[in-house]
Amino acid sequence: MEMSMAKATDLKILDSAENLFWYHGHKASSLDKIANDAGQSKGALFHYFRNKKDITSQVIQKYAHEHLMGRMQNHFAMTANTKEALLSWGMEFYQSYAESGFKGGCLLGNMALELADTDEAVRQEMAGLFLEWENQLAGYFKDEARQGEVLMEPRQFARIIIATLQGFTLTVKVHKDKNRAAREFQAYAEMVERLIRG
Amino acid sequence: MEMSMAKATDLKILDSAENLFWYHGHKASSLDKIANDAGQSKGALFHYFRNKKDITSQVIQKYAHEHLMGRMQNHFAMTANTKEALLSWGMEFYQSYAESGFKGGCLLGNMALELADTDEAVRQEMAGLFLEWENQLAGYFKDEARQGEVLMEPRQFARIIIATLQGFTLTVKVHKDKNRAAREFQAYAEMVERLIRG
DNA sequence: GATTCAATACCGACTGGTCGGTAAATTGAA
DNA sequence: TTCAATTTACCGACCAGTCGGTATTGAATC
Repeated sequence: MEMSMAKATDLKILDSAENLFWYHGHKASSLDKIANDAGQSKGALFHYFRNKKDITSQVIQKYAHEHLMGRMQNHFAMTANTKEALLSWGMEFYQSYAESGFKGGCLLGNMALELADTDEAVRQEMAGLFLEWENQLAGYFKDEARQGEVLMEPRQFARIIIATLQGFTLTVKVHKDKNRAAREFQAYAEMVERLIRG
Repeated sequence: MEMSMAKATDLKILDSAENLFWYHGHKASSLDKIANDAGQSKGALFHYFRNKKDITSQVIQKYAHEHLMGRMQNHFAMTANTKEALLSWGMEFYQSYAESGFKGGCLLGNMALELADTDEAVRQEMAGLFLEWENQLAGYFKDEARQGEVLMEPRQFARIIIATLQGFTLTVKVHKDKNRAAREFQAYAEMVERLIRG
């Protein structure tokens, strides 16, 4: 047995990049700052990564699988009730968002708006991740073992859920008001309520 | 009678800035490029505007009132049927989006994600515009002269409409696929269908 | 002593913004 | 009506600073 091993240099850099991208955007996060915040030098950064795009790609992959699909999976594994899962998932998202003072939001959504029109390679990668997310969510809705019948075609409903989550994340970020955010979460809940039977 | 007067310099600059912000983002649009695309010099730009924030503020005001509230108003003025108005409005949005190759999207949404966390003054201005938009939309839903009963509290439904529009704009921008976009618009339509009676 | 890891110095392109100055339009009084 | 006085409109070189990326060098490990 060892003591918790110090995090490897490349992982420190990825973490630093993830946080900077998340809270300050892609263009606003310079490589100097990424290296600095990780406690590493620029030379170390370019030793482990080819360029900024390389870092960008690894960050969005990690984020999408950990924060988006991973967390979602947790809530759907916790209960067989579809409605319940959607609400507790949304609730967790809302709460951690509130704790950060409604800063950051969804890294993938942020990067999508910032880069989709200017970097075709990143756009395709993000499109793949969004599709993967949608597939996984639609899978839950198709699962007949689950309770709560979705009143729409599963894939269409998955698109609605993802779009409204992204949309509310955006509006909440603009208003940065706790009471208002709670009401917006409630609107999401009411919508889910009306689109699932049982 | 005169021939159409040449557009004033400051308006040319604002138009150029709007297009650049819309399609390439705020940070990516340098003042040099804004002036250049307007066919004006940087000196002229600083003659009419104090700084980049000044331009930014005027652009988002113009965009929000013309493109968001103005267009919406057109569709609600065209028909007394709430459901119909929401669908034709969404349809127009989808079509003009498709014509641009799903680039740009909603300038206000883009700027919101890019700037809300880093520029408090701009954030407040955008929050005001989003609120104005929501108020106007909720006003239609409250109007008992209109046909089609909204199954939720008017303001909550307005929030859902705005959030889903923003959300779909984002996902469509990432996928840039015409067939997919049509299906996403259809999902929006189905949702509206289920949240309005009659 | 070769390879890997990491620190630093540096490069050219670009950023928002300033500044000295010129050209054109507007005013006002003779 | 003219012509000087003043304001407005506009130009483009320039500044200090930042950007992504490279080249060079030093240290650790096998």
